[in-house]
Amino acid sequence: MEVAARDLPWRRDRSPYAVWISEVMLQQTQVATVIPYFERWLARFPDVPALAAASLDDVLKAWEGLGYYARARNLRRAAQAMVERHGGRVPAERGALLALPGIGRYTAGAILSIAFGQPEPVLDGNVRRVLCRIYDVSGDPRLPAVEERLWSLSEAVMRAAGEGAAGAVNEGMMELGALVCLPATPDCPACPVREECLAFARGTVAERPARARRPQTPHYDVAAAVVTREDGRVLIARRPPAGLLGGLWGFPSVAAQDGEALAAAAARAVFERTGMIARVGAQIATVKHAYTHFRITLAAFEASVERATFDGDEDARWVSVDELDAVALPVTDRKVASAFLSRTKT
DNA sequence: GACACGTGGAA
DNA sequence: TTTCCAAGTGT
Repeated sequence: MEVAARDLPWRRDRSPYAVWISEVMLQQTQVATVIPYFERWLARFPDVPALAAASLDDVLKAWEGLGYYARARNLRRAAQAMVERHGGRVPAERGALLALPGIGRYTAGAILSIAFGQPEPVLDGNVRRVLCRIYDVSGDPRLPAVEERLWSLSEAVMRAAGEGAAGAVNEGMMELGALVCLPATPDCPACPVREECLAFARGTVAERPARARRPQTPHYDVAAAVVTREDGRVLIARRPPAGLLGGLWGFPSVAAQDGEALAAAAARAVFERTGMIARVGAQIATVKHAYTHFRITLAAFEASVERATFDGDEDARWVSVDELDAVALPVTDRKVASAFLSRTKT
């Protein structure tokens, strides 16, 4: 099989650390999106000890906008574990890798094959699609039994390739899926394994892999308050350490209850977080956003303090405009901040 | 085993 | 506009 390999930043540095970081960033994320994050990350956290010593806020800031933030939290925790248990290096044993947070079967196989040359298989979205087509696998690849079969097939490909080509075999399969064996528009005439492809021979390429339709996601109306103090600082709060957007900062917000006015919900968000009574003013932004499992329309209001004070605590504080720029915010809150700043400037 | 977990780009 | 997805993992 011969597919021209793209020149990507993580292919210039095959150190285990760089391979690990790139593989985690690429989970469920497109190559073009990852490239600038990867280059900034390697400059900011050049090795395992540097990442292990970094603050959670710094790590999340470097990840801001990439999504699935548990990946960033786990990267930092795994680096700390590598310092404690593996001499500050990425371990080269499958069991040790799988014991690290954020490293599953795919990522362990990728690190072992690409960085350490071990004949370990991988199964990602690309390889799944390529194998479903080459072997004309008709079952839904999300079913555990089918997925297990695909892992076996990936392992068989690795075994057939022989010694010394582990990383190239896995990257080749992924590259084939990313460039030629595309989901909706596969370029079969250009495919180097067309002659061995069962789905091509049987005319079932378009039906492989089997796909399940996604149920409609619910929609919620969310209200947020940008509370400003007399000194010009604004109130932000840190989200709980795990779960959706865990550890990121943001403006106090809450889902509007049935029949509740958005401005009232914004005031309620401030009260529930700080005990302050907010004077809610004009709406300064409307942000529509689609998460994986639901959609929101976020209404952001400017607000000031009507009654009671709040000096801040561990997870909520008054920040200057510069500090607001320096904390990690979800995309929605970053848009609200942008609207707030452009409004203040005029 | 099902579901939670982000975002941006393409069709 | 809507839908699907892109180098998955954790619970």
